[in-house]
Amino acid sequence: MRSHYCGQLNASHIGQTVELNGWVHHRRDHGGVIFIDLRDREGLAQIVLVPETTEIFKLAEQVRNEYVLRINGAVRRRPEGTENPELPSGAIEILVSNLEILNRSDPIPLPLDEHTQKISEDVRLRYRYLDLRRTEMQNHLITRANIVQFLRRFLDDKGFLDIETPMLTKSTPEGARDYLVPSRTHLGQFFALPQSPQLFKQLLMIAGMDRYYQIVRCFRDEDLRADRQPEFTQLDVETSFMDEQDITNLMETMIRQLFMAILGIELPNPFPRLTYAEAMQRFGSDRPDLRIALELVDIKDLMVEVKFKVFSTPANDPKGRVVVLRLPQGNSLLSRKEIDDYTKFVGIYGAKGLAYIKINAWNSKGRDGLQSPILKFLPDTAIEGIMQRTGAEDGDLLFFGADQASIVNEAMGALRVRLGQDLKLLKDQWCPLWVVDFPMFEWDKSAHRWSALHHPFTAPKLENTDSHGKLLGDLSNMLSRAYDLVLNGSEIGGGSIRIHQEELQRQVFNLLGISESEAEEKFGFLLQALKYGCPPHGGIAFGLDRLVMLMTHSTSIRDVIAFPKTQTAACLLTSAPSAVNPKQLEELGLRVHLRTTTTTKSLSN
RNA sequence: GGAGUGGUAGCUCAGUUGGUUAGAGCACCGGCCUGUCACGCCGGGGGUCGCGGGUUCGAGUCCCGUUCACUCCGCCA
Repeated sequence: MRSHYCGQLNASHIGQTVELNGWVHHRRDHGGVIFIDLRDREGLAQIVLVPETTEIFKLAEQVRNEYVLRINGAVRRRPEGTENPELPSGAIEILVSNLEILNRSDPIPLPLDEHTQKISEDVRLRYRYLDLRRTEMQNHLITRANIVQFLRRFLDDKGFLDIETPMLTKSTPEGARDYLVPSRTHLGQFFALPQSPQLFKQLLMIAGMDRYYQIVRCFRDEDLRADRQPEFTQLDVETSFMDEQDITNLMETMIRQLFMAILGIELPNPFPRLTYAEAMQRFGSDRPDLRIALELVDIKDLMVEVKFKVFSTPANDPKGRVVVLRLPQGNSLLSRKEIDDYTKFVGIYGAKGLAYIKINAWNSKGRDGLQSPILKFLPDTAIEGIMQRTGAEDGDLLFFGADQASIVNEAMGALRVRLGQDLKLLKDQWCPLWVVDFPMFEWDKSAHRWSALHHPFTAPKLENTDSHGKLLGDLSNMLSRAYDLVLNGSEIGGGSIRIHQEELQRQVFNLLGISESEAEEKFGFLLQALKYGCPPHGGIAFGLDRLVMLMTHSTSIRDVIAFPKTQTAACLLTSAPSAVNPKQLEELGLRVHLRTTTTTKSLSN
C-alpha cells in the first residue's frame, strides 16, 4: 500500500522512505538516468532511476506512458539548479530502490498533457475514464465531492434529515416529458423516473419529518443544453412551519458559507432581491446577470405618436414593449458588420430587426450630431426624451427593441448578456440575487389555457385568498410565493411555499384545466394527504451540477459530471441506449414499432 | 421540430481555382544519450479524407442526402 500520494510530497519528507502507487505521466530516458513523472489523484512526483540498480533500471527502460507502477524509494532534495518551481513536489525527487510494473498500457487515444490543445468532446466521452485522469477533471470531481460534503454537514447541523424517495414512481401530467419504465408485474403499465421528488417531500412534511433534504438524481426527457442533462442532481430541501423569509435566509446562509469554505469567497450579505417584474423590466430576464451594468430603458410612452410603425404599433399595444439598451462608448466598440451580426443574433429570439442610433456629437450639434437610419422618423421630443432617459453621452450607441413584450424581453435581454460577454463588460465578481414575486400563472398560447409558472403546488400570495382560502382576483396579475436563486445569470435554485389546504389545491388544479376526475387520478394521494393535518410547508431545490459548474468555472455541466450524456441523450462510453433482447420485451408485453426505418444505430462513424 | 459550426493519421490541425504519390506537430516503433521535467538527436511505420449518392477526364475540395459531436431557438411545471 502507498505511504503517500505523489502530489503531497515536499521538502518536509526528505530522508523518508516512501511507497508510491501511480501512473506514468512522462518518462524521460537519458540513457544513463531515467526520470519518471509518477501521477496520482493528488499530483506528480519525479522518480529517478540510475543504472547502479541494474535490475530495476532494465525494468524502467520498458516503462511507457500510463503504465501503473509501485515504487519504493528515498525522498531526497534535488541537486542544486534542477528544482522545478512549477511542481508542488518540485524541490524533491525519489531515488527508486524497488519498482514493480503493476500493469501495462496501450498507447492511449487522447493526450493527458495539460499543454496540448483541447480534445474534441466525443473522444473525451468515448474514453471518459481516461479523460477523468486529467488534472482538470480530477479537480472538478474533487471540488464537487467537497461541495456535497459541505452541504450535507450544514444541513445535518441544522437538523435536516436525509431521506430517500423512490426512483420508480408515478407519471404526472404537466411539466417535462417523463422517462418511462415498463412494469413486468403490471403488464401494460409504466413507472416514471422522477422529474423531482416534489410530491414525496411534501408527503414527508405531512408525515411530520419537519426538515428534509436529499441529494437526488432527477430525470427529464427534454432536449439538452450546455447546462441541461437528461439526468441531473438536485439538492432538494423541504421544511415545515417556515415562511419564505425563513427559508431564503437559511439557504442564503448555506450558499454564503459554501463559497467561503470551498472558494474562500465572500458573497454579499444579504443577497439582493428583485421582484420578477423589476427583473423583466430592467434586464428582460428572470435570471439577470448582474455582473453586466447595462439595463433596458422603457420608452414606450415616447413612441405612441411617432410615424414609424415598427415603434408605434407595439407602443399602442397593451402587450407591446419598446426599450433602449445604451452601450456606453459603443460607437468605437462596434463596427457596422458587428451591429449587423447582432441584428441576426436578436433575430433568433424573434426580433424583426435591431434599430440603433449612434451618438456622435449630441452636446455640440443636437440631433444633427446623431446618426441613424431611423432618425428621420423621430420627432425632437422623442429624441430628447430618449437622450434624457438613457443619460446617453457622445460616443454612445443606443439599441432599440420594439415588439411584443415577450419578444423584446428575450431578444434585448439576450443582447444585453451577449454584449456583456463579447465586449468583456462582466465585472469580475460573484453576483447572487433572489428573484421573488413571480406570477402565479402564465397563459399558454399553444394549449389555450393557464399553466403554473413554477409548479401547480405553489401557494399564491396571501392577499390573493380570502379568509377561507379561496382564490380571489385576476389570474394574470396573481403572484405566487415562489423564489429563485440566481447566480451570474444562471438559475441555481428555485422553490416556494406550497399549498397546504386541500380546497385551495383543488381550485388551482381546476384553474390549470385539470378536471376533477383527472386530479383524483393523478394527484388523489396528495389531495387525500392534505386532509390529514398537513402543516404549512415549503422548500427549495438547487441544481447541484450548475452550482458546481459555476464554482469550478466550467462552461458545461458535462465537465462536472463523471459520465454525462451527449446532446442526443446518448452515452458514448457504453453506447446506451441500445436495443434489447426480444425475450426482455416479451416479458414486459411490449412490441417495438418504429416510425422510421432506422432500426440499428451505427455506433462508430 | 428548427438554425448554425465542425468531422482529413491515435490526438490537434493545414490542405490554394477541382489536377502528380494527402502534409505538419504531438503520440507510437527502432537506435543513441547520466540531470531532465512539453528532455534532446537520428531513423521509421501509420490515411475507407464521417457515410451514401451525384457532377466531372479527374473530387479531401463542387452539389444532394445522411450521420455523429457541439452551440443556440423551440422545449425544459
